[in-house]
Amino acid sequence: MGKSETARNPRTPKKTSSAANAQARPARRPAAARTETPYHHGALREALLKAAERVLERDGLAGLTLRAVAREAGVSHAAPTHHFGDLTGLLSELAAVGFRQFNAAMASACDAATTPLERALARPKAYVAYAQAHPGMYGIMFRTERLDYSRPSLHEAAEASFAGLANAVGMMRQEQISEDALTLTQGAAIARAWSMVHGFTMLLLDGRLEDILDRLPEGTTAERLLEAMLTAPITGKPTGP
Amino acid sequence: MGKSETARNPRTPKKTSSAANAQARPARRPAAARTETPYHHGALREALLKAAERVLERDGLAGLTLRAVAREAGVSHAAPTHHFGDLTGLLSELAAVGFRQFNAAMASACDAATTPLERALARPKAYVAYAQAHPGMYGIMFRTERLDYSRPSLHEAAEASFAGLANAVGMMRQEQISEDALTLTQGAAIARAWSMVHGFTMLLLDGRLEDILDRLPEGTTAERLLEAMLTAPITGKPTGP
DNA sequence: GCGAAATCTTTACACTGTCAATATTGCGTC
DNA sequence: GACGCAATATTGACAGTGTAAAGATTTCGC
Repeated sequence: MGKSETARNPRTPKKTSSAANAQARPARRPAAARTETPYHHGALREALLKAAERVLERDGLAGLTLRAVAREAGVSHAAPTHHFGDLTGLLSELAAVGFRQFNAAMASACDAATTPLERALARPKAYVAYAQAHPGMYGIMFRTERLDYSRPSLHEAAEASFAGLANAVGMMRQEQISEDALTLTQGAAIARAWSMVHGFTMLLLDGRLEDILDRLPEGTTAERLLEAMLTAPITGKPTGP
Repeated sequence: MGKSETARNPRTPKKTSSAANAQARPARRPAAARTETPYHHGALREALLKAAERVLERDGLAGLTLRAVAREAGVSHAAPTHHFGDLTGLLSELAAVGFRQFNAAMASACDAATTPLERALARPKAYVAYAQAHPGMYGIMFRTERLDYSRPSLHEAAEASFAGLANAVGMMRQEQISEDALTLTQGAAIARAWSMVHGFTMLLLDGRLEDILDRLPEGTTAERLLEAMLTAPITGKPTGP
């Protein structure tokens, strides 16, 4: 292993709008067919990531294979390997895309909030909403074991996600969260916020909250349950199960 | 990798003491030849589940394949299919075993608790402890998508797990939790407890709490963080990220 | 005892990831 | 301009997987 990922630079000829994924590559026709489907794709890496996203949404996590992505992008089955090294590489880069989408969604939700209550609930709601809108992507990000966090793009995107969370908790507690040291109380607050929302999301996606939702008053949505979970008065006793 | 698949010679083998890895060959059927490895295993289903558990602990979730389990049990590669239908079937039955182990661990932890504080923290701690002691099994139960909850054994075991949780939350709140109806507050309490511990466990197993733990005072363990997370004073504001 | 059903093996096939060996092209350097 | 090399993409191969079908062997109901 250790095939250092080639830093592929965008020399992209003209890219045009044929980036709309030219399917139906009619096999090799080298000299003549230069107008379409050149031997060198030009922006295959990005095309593969987009193809992977489509496959993921269409066929789920189980259908997301290197060869399926290659088929979707209309290239040979071994083409992805050259750009991502192996399946872990592809999944990791795709997870990085997901984290960036996720971070953008969180930021935009925060900006839209006005009242204090809204501001407090905006991020959790956006968190769950993203996962529900992109369950496959969320699965790549948080369910898969095959992620390589030593890849810079993934490490960065995930780190940014964590930083946003820690920062939001700090805001909530109206105190500065240091970069390199935390009190136990601060760490507990961050862990609680993250665990709660992440756990809720996973249980929800796995259908394990159906038992609860079905027993709740008619028409109670998952979002309403989330709200209640985050805002309900605390008994003063430990809240463990 | 060089393992030639047909290592198992045709029947009537003289090697009676193949007890190397197949010591659990009871040959409970009082047939004539009990010393030889009989064509019919006799208790292959249970043997396969135990083999699966060994494979899972040894090679992780990625190594848990139908054929690997068959090899571990010393039978042909298609034998598991007959007992479990397909891979989903095997994983589901194994998850059921896990849920039963899990329920037993939780119950025993509850019994051992004496003081109110201990009683409040016993279940969460046992929850995390089980996951740390059996990460593979926990992954089967909560990470895999391929589970068939229509299988009675799995449905029952998982249901018992949920009932135990709901019951514990009811105890904590000193109120009766009805079987078929919940108030929003009750549902929120259950969802909060479960989400928090489940989310914490997944983040911990995935190494995503390392960032927090590293920034905490020297020598703070995950268990200590869990305690703090569950018992820390509430600010009165919503606790979302 | 005997046929039927259950159990296990063998065989086969379509997939998969990954490697090695090509073919094709782009680009820097004469 | 042409040449050479590296990047890019294809082809082919191989071991491993799940799963289905057909055959072999044993147990069970009658």
